[in-house]
Amino acid sequence: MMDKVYDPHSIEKKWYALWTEKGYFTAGHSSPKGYFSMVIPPPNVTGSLHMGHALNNTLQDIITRYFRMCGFDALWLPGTDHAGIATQNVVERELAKEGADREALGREKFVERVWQWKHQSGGIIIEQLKRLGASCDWSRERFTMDEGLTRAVREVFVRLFKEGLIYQDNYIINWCPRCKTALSDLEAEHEETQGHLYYIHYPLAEGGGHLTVATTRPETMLGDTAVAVNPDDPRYGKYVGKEVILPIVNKKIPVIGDSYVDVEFGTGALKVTPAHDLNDFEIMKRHNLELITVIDEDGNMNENAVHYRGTERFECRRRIVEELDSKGFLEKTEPYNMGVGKCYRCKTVVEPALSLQWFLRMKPLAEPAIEAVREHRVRIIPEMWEKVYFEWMENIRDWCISRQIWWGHRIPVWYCKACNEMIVSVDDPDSCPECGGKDLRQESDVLDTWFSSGLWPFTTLGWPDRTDDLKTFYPTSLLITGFDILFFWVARMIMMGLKFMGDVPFRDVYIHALVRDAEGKKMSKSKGNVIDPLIIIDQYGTDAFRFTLTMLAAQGRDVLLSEERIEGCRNFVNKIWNASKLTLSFIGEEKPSHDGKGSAFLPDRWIRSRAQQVIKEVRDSITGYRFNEAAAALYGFIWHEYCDWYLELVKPNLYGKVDRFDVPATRAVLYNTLEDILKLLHPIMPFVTEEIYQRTPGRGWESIMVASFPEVDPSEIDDEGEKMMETIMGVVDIIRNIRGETGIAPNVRVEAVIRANGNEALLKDYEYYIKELGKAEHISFIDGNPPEHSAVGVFRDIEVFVPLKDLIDVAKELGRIEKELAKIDEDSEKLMKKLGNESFRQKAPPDVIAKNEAQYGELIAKKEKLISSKKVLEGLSG
RNA sequence: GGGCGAUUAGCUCAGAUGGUUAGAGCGCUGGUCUCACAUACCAGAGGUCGUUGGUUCGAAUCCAAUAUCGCCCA
Repeated sequence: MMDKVYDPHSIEKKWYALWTEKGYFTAGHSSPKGYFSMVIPPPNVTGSLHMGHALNNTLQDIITRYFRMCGFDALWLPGTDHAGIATQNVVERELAKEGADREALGREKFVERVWQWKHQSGGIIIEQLKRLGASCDWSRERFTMDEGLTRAVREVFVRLFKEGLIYQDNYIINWCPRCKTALSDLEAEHEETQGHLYYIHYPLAEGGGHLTVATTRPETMLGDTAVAVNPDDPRYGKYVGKEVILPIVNKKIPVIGDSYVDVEFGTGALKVTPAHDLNDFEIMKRHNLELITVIDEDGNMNENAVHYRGTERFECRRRIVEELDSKGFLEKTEPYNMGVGKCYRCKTVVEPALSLQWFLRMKPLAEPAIEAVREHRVRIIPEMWEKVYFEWMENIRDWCISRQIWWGHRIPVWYCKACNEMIVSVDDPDSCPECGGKDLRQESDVLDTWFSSGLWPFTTLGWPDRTDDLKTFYPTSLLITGFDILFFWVARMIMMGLKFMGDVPFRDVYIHALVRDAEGKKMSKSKGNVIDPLIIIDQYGTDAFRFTLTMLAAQGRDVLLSEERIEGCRNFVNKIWNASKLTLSFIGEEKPSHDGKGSAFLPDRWIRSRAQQVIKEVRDSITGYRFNEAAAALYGFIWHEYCDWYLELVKPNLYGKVDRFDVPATRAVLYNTLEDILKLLHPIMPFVTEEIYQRTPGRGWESIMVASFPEVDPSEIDDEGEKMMETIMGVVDIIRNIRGETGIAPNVRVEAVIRANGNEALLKDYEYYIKELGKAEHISFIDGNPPEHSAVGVFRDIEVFVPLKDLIDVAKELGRIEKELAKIDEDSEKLMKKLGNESFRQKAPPDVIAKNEAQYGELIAKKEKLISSKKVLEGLSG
């Protein structure tokens, strides 16, 4: 027997284990329907499941389970990302606790230690994904640093290098002084910060006077090698070619003219620090200026910083401002909001610094990738993100791919110590091809983690080998991810896929929003508003949690999660549980032999017809990535149609109160509808649906996850049946409404008098059910005058009177009618206006006109009926 | 500074290609422990769809301007 309340805990592990054991997650290569494939956005090995993952993977699981049930070879390929900087940081912290550091350990030992960490505690998130119910093909799980992927990364590097797309150069990059590595532009997050704009005097070398420059980073002035003005600036044009004296350093630097300088900004005179600012660096190249580095890789001032040598950069800023002030060089200080770049890993302010790094030339790779999206060979959904993609891709800059850390794909470049030859090779060389020297030193830098992630859709399938998986599953069908990694990852995969596979990596990209808290705030540890998915799963069960996320995952909207919402969905799961319990008890021990078609019982026809509509909606919604619509359609159908109406309507038959109808047919309808409900729901709620499915007699598959997804059966679509059912429901609604509004106690049975205007046969046929649902003692049908002292309601042609004898409050009932009449007047007036409009009649499509006319007619008829009832009541009161 | 998005019931949100009497969940109000479910049932209140113009026979939906909020890039 099924419990009164659904308990998720006892069953989730059991079914997941069964699915794994049976190998249901493993994709084959043989379906005549074709394939559906998708790679997971690989979570960091260091990661643990947060709400973003939960949403992302729930959606992926829904679509995978859907296509699998539809009979496709469905591959959802999982794996994790080595997360260079993040993982290195974790292990370094561990070392620190032991009083050690990586320098002392040495590179080789350190990397070994990271691997050890990875084997022991990495990949917790994989276990957590399993608790979410993710039906990933674990037999194909990959890691960005496993052997195959490492070889692929080297292959890619070598090819790009040989084509001249990878080059090494001295350039201004974002340097994180804490992580002690270069970062790409994307990895420096710009943050608006309250700072100051300092106005500093640079005295003219000759003739007295000074130029005033404005800067937000005065400490960099120690590395200034020029002052630039706009040559067209009437204020300063005359100074071009002159010299100024750099305060503190006390040396002459030139004043140069460069049209880059914005006349409007600050004073219109720009201090030029080529070693610590990208734009200044460009100016330097144009004017052949000197280049002086003043900040070292730890973020301290270096030997060029005169008496500030060794001072931390921000401390130096404070002190230099004091010194300038005391010596009269500081004109003024203004508060200023400036964009400051911060390391996306550790939030340290990054320093623009000149450095020798490896770069990937992006323009040639970006062009075909832009085309692919423009021609919709890759569809980005919602479409709005296309614009964002184009915006970035069209202004793309070369990608700094080298990192000065130890954990990652070491750049496959070697240098011969004897002849300085650079060797770029997939396999480790053992001698120099130039001089035969054996003493080779490998490049110490590793690649940006995103470099290997960018190859994920094909390297995970076995590239560079031409594997069966690659042949079957590439291009993948879909990628589901958050917008935060559109540039980091999605764009780069498109570029790399086109470059190395000659085809797009995926046909569709579905971009979902961020999960936020109930107030719309981003969840973060520091705000303390984080909801831990695993705690939610423990509390409410995986299915309720997944359903909540699905229901809230509207395209282009953030997901605002609150426990209240989850509770509501938990109740829905419980509703399904109980409805199934009742349904199964009605069905009995055997699978019905009847097919359920052609039942004479109207609710049977109705629920089957409604089910077809829902099947269509769910299929369309899922394939259109409108997951919330699928969830809403199921919620409404199951709760408000199947439970509230259908189950109530079949009770009299199944409990033997009515024996006019063919019970085996109804049992079959119950069976078929429950099965449809479970299957339709399964992609969203895998566990509870399996648990119930396993309790259904004579089920066709050993697990619901390999059962076939419901298809619309046109023979069960029954518009007439639906219309008739609506009539019955309409009459019941009127009786219930009158009861509710007039405050009749639930246990009091009422009388109902119906003037059916041609619907007698139908209503008489279902009189018993109307009485049951409307709590009516007796129903009579009349043609003539309605009974006195009655409340009235109208549905289409049908008038329903509920005589209330002395209980009726005439004034109250009149008020009720007035209210309804007012509404009718308002609506009918609008319609009349519309229908009276000549242009409407000429230009609107005929079906719209007909529909409006019918509506109008209906309203007028209803109005007349209500007015006549009103008169009767008025006579009574008067 | 450039770009993108949002604004619909008390709250959180649905409303694909313009034609609904504008929906849901939660909350609220009133009534029920009715033999699947009180994690439930029945009934109800609540919105001139941010503002102003425009296109159209017809606009929550399309266009423009404006206000407020949010995000991305510099």
